[in-house]
Amino acid sequence: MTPQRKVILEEVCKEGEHLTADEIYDRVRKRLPRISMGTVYRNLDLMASQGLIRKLQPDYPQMRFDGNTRDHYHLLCMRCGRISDAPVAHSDNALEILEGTLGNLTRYGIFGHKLEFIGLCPECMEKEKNRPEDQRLLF
Amino acid sequence: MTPQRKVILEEVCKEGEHLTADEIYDRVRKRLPRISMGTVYRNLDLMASQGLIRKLQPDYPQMRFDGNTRDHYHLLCMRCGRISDAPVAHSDNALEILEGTLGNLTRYGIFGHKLEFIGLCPECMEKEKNRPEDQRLLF
DNA sequence: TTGCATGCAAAGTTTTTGCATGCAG
DNA sequence: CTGCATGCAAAAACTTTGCATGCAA
Repeated sequence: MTPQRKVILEEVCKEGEHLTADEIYDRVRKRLPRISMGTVYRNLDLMASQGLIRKLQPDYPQMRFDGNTRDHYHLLCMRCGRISDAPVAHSDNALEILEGTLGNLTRYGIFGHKLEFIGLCPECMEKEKNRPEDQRLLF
Repeated sequence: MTPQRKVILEEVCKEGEHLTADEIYDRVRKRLPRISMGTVYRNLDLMASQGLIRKLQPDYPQMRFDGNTRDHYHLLCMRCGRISDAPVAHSDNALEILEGTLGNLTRYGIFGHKLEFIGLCPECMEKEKNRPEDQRLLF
C-alpha cells in the first residue's frame, strides 16, 4: 500500500459516486500533484483485482451494428466478445414493475432498462475444457 | 442511397451477427477497395438514425470505479452519463428463471446478467424543461 | 543490492471531424 | 451550378505500456 495507492483508494471511496479514471486523477492530483495517469490506472486495476474496489466496465468495448431493428435482449460471450440475440421477449413484466419501484425510491426519471445475459458462446464453451488458467474473462 | 451505403447495409444485414465497424469495413472493402473508414462510420450513423439498422452502443463510454464492492444494479443518466446505485435487490428471481430458459433455448452457457436502468438523474430532470430540441440523448 | 512502484512519454485503439475532390441532379 | 457524399488524413478521447529513476526492504 503505497501513498499513491492509499490516496486513490480514499478518493474512490469518498462518495457514493462512480468516478471515471480522469475524475479520480483530477482529485488525487490535488493532493499529490506529481502523480501520473499511468499510476492511477495501474493502481485502480490492482485494487480491483484485490477486491478493494469495483471496476465498472462497459458491457462491450466497441459499437456494433445490427440489421435486426426489433427490440430484443442480447447474449454476450465473456471470452470472445460476440453478441447474439437472446430469444426471450423484451420488456418482461417484472422489469417494468422494478422501473416503477425505482421511480418511487429515487428522484430519477426512469425511461427504460438495458439487460444483457453474460455467458460463453457455443464455440468458447467447447474450448473451455483445455483453457489455460491465466486467461482473463471480458466481464 | 449511394453505392457505398448500399453495400454497407447489405453486409450489416447479411448475417445474424452484430459486427463492429472495423469488421464491416473489412467486408465492405473486399467489394469496394477504395472506401474509407470515415464513410463507413458516417453511413452506419445515418442508417441507424433512419431506422434501417440498429446501433448497439456500449452502456457507458468510460470505465468507472466504485468503492462499494457489493453486487448491485445501476441507474444511468442518459443526459450527463452519471451512474448511481439502484436501490433494488440484485438477482431478481424472474431473471434467474430467464437465465435458465436461455440456457435451454440456446447453446450458450449462461453465467449471469447485467441490468441497468436508463433515465434522467434529478439534476437533469430539473433542467429538462428548458432543454433545446436538438440535444441528443446518450442512450 | 534487489525488486517493485513510480513518473513520464509514447503508442495503441476506436471514433469523429475538416477539407478538398468529384459526381449527380 | 449547387450540394452532398466521398476519400484521406488528422485529431480526439481513453487506456495501456516501455523505460529509466528511485525508494524501501
